[in-house]
Amino acid sequence: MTDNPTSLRPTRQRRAITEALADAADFQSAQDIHDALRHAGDKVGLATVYRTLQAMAEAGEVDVLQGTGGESVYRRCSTHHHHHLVCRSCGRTVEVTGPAVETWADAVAREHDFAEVSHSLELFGICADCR
Amino acid sequence: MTDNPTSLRPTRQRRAITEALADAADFQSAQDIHDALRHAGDKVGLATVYRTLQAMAEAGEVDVLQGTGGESVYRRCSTHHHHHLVCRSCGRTVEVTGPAVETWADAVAREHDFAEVSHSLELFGICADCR
DNA sequence: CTAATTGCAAACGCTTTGCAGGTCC
DNA sequence: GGACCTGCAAAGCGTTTGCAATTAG
Repeated sequence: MTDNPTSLRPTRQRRAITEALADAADFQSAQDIHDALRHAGDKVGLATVYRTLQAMAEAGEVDVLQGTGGESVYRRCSTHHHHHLVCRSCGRTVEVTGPAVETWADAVAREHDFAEVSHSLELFGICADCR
Repeated sequence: MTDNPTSLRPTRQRRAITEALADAADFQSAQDIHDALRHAGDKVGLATVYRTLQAMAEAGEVDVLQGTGGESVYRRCSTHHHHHLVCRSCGRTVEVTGPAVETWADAVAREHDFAEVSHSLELFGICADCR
């Protein structure tokens, strides 16, 4: 009857995961979150973290990106939107924002009649210290 | 100028992998390439494909992206540079080019004193047919 | 000949899944 | 009470690595 797009029951574990995501300013892997929860005293199974994050991603509550190590990293949607400039040599990371990119992405989406468009963008290079 | 930055010995296997990458217009996973080679009659070990692609990526001969399934996908650098707009629902993919993005990426790189900057960018949304 | 390279199979890290028990409404 | 959720441990998947045999220069 009530069309619940995603039937997510608000359990203690899920609240904890949501909170952990809210605390984190940046992208977090499932295991990062699992660690954080454990550190905070909330005992949540690793599998539950994976399942919950997956569900939240499908529900559109969080954004997902692919980390360089083959893991998925998550952040809550409301987070300040920015991108990363990563040094291929030392791994140093700089946060950058790109109004131009956001605008462009939006335009492209409209042009091709796509809705709910999000994007993932990362820059790689060699930083000054490593040259 | 024709110095070899990385001491890669041009073996039969490596030539085959390079060729397979040249044939492919788009991104290919290591296993895709392994399949293609095998199909073409060139017997190359899977581990060798992984090792070679890794070496080529480090040498800057190919670009690497993280696939959604946690795998790495490769393409030769000389490929016409473009990005993808992917439908989250049906998987339909549109190639898009973004002069604005390229310019912006370049500017950001200079601003932060990074050299040899490359970028990976993908757009996700719901296409018109899936709405 | 010497050092780089290959292939195989075992090892790895991240993620998913089966199942028995617990929880929410 | 019934459906959903959780935890554990085992399985799955893509990738990496150790080691002996092979190949290029």
